[in-house]
Amino acid sequence: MVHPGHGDSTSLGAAPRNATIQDVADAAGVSRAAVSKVIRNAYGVSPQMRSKVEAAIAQLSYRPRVAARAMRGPSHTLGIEIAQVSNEFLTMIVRGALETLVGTPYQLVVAPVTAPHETGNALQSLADRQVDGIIAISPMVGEAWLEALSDRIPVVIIGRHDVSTHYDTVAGADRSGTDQVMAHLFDLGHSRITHLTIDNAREHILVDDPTDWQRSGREPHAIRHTVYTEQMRRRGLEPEVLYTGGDELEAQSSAAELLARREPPTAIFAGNDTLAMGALRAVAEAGLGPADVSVVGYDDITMASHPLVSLTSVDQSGTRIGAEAVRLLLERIAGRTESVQVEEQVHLRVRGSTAPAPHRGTTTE
Amino acid sequence: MVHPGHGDSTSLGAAPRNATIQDVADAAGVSRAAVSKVIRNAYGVSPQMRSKVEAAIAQLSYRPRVAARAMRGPSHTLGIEIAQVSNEFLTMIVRGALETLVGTPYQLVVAPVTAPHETGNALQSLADRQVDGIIAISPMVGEAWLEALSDRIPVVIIGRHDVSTHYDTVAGADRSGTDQVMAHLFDLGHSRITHLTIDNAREHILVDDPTDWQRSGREPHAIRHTVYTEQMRRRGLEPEVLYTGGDELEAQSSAAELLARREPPTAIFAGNDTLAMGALRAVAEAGLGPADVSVVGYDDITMASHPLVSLTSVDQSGTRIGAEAVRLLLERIAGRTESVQVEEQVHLRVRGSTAPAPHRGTTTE
DNA sequence: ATGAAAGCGCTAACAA
DNA sequence: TTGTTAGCGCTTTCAT
Repeated sequence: MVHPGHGDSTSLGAAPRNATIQDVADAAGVSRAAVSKVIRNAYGVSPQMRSKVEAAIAQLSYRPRVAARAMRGPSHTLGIEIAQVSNEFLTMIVRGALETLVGTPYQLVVAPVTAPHETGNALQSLADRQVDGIIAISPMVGEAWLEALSDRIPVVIIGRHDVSTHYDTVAGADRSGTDQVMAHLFDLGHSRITHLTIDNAREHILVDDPTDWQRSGREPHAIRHTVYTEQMRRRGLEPEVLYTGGDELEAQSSAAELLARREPPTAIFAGNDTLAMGALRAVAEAGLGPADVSVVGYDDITMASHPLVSLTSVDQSGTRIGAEAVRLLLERIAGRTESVQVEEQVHLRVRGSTAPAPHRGTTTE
Repeated sequence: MVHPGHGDSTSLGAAPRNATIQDVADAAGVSRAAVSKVIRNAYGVSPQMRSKVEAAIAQLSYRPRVAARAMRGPSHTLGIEIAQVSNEFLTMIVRGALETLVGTPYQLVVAPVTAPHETGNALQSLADRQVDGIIAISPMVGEAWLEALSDRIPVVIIGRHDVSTHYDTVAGADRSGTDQVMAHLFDLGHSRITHLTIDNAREHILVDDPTDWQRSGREPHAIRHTVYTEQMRRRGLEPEVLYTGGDELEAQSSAAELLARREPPTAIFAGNDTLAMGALRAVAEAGLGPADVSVVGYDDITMASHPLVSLTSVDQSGTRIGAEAVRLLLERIAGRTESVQVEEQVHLRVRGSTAPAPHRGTTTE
């Protein structure tokens, strides 16, 4: 009658280990299977059985162990890989994901990436955890790698514009966003425009094989970079790109150095808002303002709309993107097999950080 | 020889399920135990055994299932409960925790709390997940509840100044911080100072029993509120508290309404920086500046130091607090049994958002 | 409608 | 040093 291994623990006042399904079954005088059915709301339980069991559950304050359940079926855990926890846009994505998960039985485990080449490890550790699905934010691994991963487990990639039959993608319209930025700056009369972008934009993709290089153009910062260059050339202007770390303070010092040059730009187009905020720091501390150098960001984080900051930026709602990613993942888990690509519209929010290009050479001095 | 249930799957080209420890054992021609020892770096494996097994592991690209391991021992998962994902200070704590976990086998699952009374559920869902430890950020549950939880699983509470024998705490010196704020404002000549704090500061603790009310004074916002009131009374001034939602935009509209009153305050002491940023929005949009109304925040989030914002705030490093919490948790897991309370020093960072109180009644009109 | 029993993949005694 | 075996707590056929 007694489950083997449970012995007669009545003897010593042993540490009252958490109740198991067997304990509940014993207390209610039914089988484990019966209890299992009750807690899963499965078909085929009589009302009296149900109430007996529920009483025992309450009395023992029994809680099913998630790990044990995960051995048979889903772990009810989703994983999210995130490169830079200090980037507000990225945390907005996480927030959107978290909010969408409220009310579902799913929880989210966060796998931060310390260095680009560690991305694979982060994703792998999520896979080891038997998560039911993975959200990867602009992961810096090759497509073949992702294909292999998504072959075993549902994956949605945020940011990259890949077209895979295995995984889904959610991305902002980076070409359009960048076009809007450049058009705006050109309208304002700027011609000396520097693009401030993150250091590893060039090596954003960890290649599996050399041909993979060609695909690197699908990473958001790479696209913004490319479109910026195209637009400049189209106007007969010389593109100028400044690489920096992904951190606000690093961006600040890069920008400060830029402004100290003999012929500083009249506008800075930052690859994301974190970099833009850093650029804004540099501008302010150089005693300059929008009339001297315009700054445009990308992402439209919360701070961009703050009246004291008023950063012109491309709005791509991080929370919406995160929410969408979760939705796609849940669909996949529910059985969808065809892959889907979502491209979110983006809009330039014009604010006070951009102004007409200063006249040049009008006055002597 | 063959493990029961594994049958002779050589027949059909069945979906190549992930390799198990048994598959590795078979491939290497050794026992499961041997493989287990190898992957755990346990004592007692000969070099040739090790290399044979490792070859098989590589060949099958075998990965141990975390869930299966968690059934016997630790899950190598830590949980963190967080009330407001949109509050940058709170996400800094998460970041600090994440960073400290790098290089350890632990991962973090995030349990967001949607409403104060849902806190218990969030914590419970972490416990169900068999996490090895829980970090709770100013959880709004009674002490008895926490005691019960920490009785079964290591817990460290961030923010609250409880003294428990069961769980550890990490908190900033809220009395000291608030004292510094008030002294600064008094020094500047302010007397009409409004305290802007979050709505549920009053009901921050979900009481188990009525006497628990007395303990609510241990929650950070409650302490700041209390000290503010004490300080005002000590100077013979009438405290004025304005309650608002925890969100920046809600704080903005509350502050806007405050500024529209007949006799608006000359200074606003916000309970945290998110509220302060909202207040700053209201001030700026009313066409006012520090000369009209000073704003002080609490937490010193990244934005506070931005030259365009320049918010005077109490510095309590979120990342350091998060890191400390993880450290304590890991210690507990490693065996420590006595509880420890850490109180972090805090420092007021005086910046441009505070200025001398405007003269009053000097000029008519 | 209910229960018996066989696993899920892994670890940890205990033998050999 | 290596292998055997008994579970960990739960779900799930398959009988009854």
